[in-house]
Amino acid sequence: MKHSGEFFSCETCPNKAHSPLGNVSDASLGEIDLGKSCVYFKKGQMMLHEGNKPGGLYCIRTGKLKLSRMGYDGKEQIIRFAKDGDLIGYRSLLSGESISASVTTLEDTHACYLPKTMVFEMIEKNPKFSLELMKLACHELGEASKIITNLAQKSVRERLAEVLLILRETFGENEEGELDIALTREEIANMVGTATESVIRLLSEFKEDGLIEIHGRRLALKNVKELAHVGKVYD
Amino acid sequence: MKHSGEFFSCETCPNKAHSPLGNVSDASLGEIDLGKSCVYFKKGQMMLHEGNKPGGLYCIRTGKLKLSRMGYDGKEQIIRFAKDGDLIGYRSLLSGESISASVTTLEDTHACYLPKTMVFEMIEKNPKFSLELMKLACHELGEASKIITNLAQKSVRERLAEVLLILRETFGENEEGELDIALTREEIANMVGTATESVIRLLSEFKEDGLIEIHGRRLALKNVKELAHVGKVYD
DNA sequence: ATATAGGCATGACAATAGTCAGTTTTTCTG
DNA sequence: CAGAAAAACTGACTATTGTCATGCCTATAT
Repeated sequence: MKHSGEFFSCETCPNKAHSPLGNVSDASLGEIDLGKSCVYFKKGQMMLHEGNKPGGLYCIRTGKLKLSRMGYDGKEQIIRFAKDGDLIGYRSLLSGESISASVTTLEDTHACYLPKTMVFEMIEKNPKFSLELMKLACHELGEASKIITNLAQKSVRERLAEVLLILRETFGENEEGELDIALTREEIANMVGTATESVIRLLSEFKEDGLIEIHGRRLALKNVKELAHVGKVYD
Repeated sequence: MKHSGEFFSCETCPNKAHSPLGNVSDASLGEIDLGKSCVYFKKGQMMLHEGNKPGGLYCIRTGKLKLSRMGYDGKEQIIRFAKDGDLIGYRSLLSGESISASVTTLEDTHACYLPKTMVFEMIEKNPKFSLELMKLACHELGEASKIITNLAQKSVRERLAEVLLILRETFGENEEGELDIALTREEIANMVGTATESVIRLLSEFKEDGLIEIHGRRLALKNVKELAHVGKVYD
């Protein structure tokens, strides 16, 4: 459930250095504190619904999230993930369109909510913030074009290998060397753009080949270099 | 070849109303005229090269272009098209990254080139222009997420039908009811994300079914409604 | 601890899409 | 306009991926 949570100040936010919001002046950070509200979502909750009009944007303090769209036949397509320090909902807010991808928490999440009026005031008054937002949007546009190329040209096997590496990049590994995110096989399939059964079969093959270990829903990448080779990832 | 072309003033640009650049004050338009240069590219020329660093952005006065990336094995993936009034190269300029997609003219093209320093000055001084750029980037990000979902979930047949409709939407039809853009079968395949032979076979099927007519490289859509049905396009 | 629903796994089969080789047609260039 | 080059087309074959059916397993809540 969404809760109006404990108040966290931007000044003391651990993500201050990495987040686009952290890159405004300290005075502005104080202003954000005055206008924002802090919220809490449990795992599995939907923070934003595809098709709705946004009333503001979220800055994630702690948590892991997926952004996904519904395909024409109701099948979920995961577009990307978000984590600590990321901004969520800025796309639709700035373009004035409906929300294009639902946002669902994969783990309990603390976030700060900045209402629309405040965001646009900040854009007016703070060119540095504008530029940060632009940079963010433009960077993600570049990432999207990579994803498009991969989906169009790589095989399912290649895309799966790449997705495993992306998960590692995004969420890192825990002490046991497992990916620090637990997704269902179906969710992995909804990233790769394939059937759940195909993911299951290919993960088994990767295990046979010594590329990964499977501990239930926890996956450990044992040979990153070879996975990159399988996934034809050269960057 | 790229030529330093005849000078065209922004004031009299037929795209003034639709372009993000047209949405700045008239005074600013005069300033753009002072700093920009007008260039001309013949059909088939590459305006921007993937991997390079951009030195500015182009505003298309007249012309038709494709934006494409090279896949890992050298196969081209067409990301999107551009035409009169569109901005080209703003993504890499604003994100500070390398150019992510090459831009090639599909027809002779007149464009205006705005150097980087000028663009950033305009962003500083003109919040309205900033907002327009943000809107543009954010809109395209939404479009990209649609494309991702389609590539991941639709069949080649469905995607081809959709691509034909997108071409109609983007470039319109000539007097004979043909799409006002001549692409090779290979280029169509590089949009759809499939093999050239598959495009050829499916276009023949569409012709058999009375959905299209094929006049060499010129395609005429005869049953848009049914094409939308085949392509599962519901928006 | 145990029930149970959802997730995982596997096999058999079908459908889709890609590859390769060879021919014909169209388009481009001088 | 002719010749060359590129593109379009066709057929046969193969590989990949999806679908459906079925049984087992394991997270999660009571």
